Amino acid sequence: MAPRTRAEALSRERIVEAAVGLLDTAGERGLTFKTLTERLATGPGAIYWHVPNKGALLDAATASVIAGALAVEATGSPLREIRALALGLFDAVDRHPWLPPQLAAQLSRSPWGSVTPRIFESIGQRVSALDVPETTWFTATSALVHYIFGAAGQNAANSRVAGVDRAEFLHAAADAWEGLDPAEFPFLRSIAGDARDHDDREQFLTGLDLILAGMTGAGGSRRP
Amino acid sequence: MAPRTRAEALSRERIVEAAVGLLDTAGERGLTFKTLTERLATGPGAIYWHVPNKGALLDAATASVIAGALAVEATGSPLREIRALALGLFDAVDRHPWLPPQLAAQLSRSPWGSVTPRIFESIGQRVSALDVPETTWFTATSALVHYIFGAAGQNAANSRVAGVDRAEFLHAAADAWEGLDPAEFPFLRSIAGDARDHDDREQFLTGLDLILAGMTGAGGSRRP
DNA sequence: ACCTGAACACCGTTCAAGT
DNA sequence: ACCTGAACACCGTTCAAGT
Repeated sequence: MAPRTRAEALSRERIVEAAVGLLDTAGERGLTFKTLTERLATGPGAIYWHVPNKGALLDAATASVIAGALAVEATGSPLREIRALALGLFDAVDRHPWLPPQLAAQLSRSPWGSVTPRIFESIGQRVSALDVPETTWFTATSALVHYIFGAAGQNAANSRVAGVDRAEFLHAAADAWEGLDPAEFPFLRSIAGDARDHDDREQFLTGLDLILAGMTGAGGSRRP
Repeated sequence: MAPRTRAEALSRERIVEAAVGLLDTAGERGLTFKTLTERLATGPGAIYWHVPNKGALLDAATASVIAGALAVEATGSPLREIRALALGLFDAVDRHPWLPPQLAAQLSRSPWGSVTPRIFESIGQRVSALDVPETTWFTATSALVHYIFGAAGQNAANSRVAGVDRAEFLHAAADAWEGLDPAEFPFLRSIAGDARDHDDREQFLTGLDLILAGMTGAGGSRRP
């Protein structure tokens, strides 16, 4: 019979799960060994027996969250699946706003760690199923991946400004842009009105389709 | 007569300059108040008199480096200027690889801080000068900005893997991809050969033109 | 106004000791 | 094999005291 201690036995999965929870509710700065050991009712030594260091813990938290968002059902339409993947990642970033900074940091630690290949593979499979020349596969996939996380990160940041909800924030931002120096910031002033009321997911999908249009439509010709 | 102390007088600019230097040579983890005070031959209190905290110092370092990359000469061709801006930012990220993680972190602290508007304004001015409908200006600018920093960050990370030069790293990465499970990673396996010898800047520009093609060419039609 | 430097609270990590 | 918890080195920040 397996030995059962009073509390749930500690495991790598339980630690990662707790880490994700702390990151979600308290942000990157909210995950410390103090908060983690309190939540798991142990000491730091116990955690270090399951996980080599904090960096690896952050990587595992990232991987577990990304893995969930990369699971989409096959529909036979690569274009539709790319949109589903993109929206899934967009929503994952919205639920886990610590994701983009963490991915960027992980990238500079080890460029092709464990998460990046899975993301590229998932998007890239659908890109290669589209009617685009093979020479642009990697470039197109790269453009899509970077747009997805960049735009999703911007959106997640917008919707988490302390104390105000999203609509309120967009209103304030639009007001701020309209108050900018017209000589220095003509562009931001010109789009301030549009920013006041737009749907984030809709805007995100529009940008995605714009990139997809470049791949499938006028694609191929450099320096048009 | 202005009082001149023995050493160069401390100033916000000198502190920011020293911070950029430390970030460039030792990375994000290399910038601490210890290394900073050593380089500037003072104590922490002196720095806190000029700068409110470390976050503001990182923001100032980011702003100073980005400002330099946003200065491009007017050529009359917005398309050419967008390419020049993109390449300038690409090279800035290559010289300052701490930039993308720092921008991502700054974004989640304050979404529209001081740097993001300047980047959006600079790209957006040229986008609005292209022949694209006004409704897509923000979306297109957003796609360009996120692609630029995402791809530049990936490249900078690639070229800084400890101990090996860029060509050596790409070779190793390609080998690793070819060794992946064919059932799970068909895409990465298929592009491994191309990855072995490609020009990073060329690849980056190709991706940029792909997005620009989507804006100027087939642009506008959602769900093609 | 500008700088010094000791002191504080906190953080990631280690490790001898337990079961 | 798995966990405890004290100890260590380090980090950002403060502040009374100096000039």
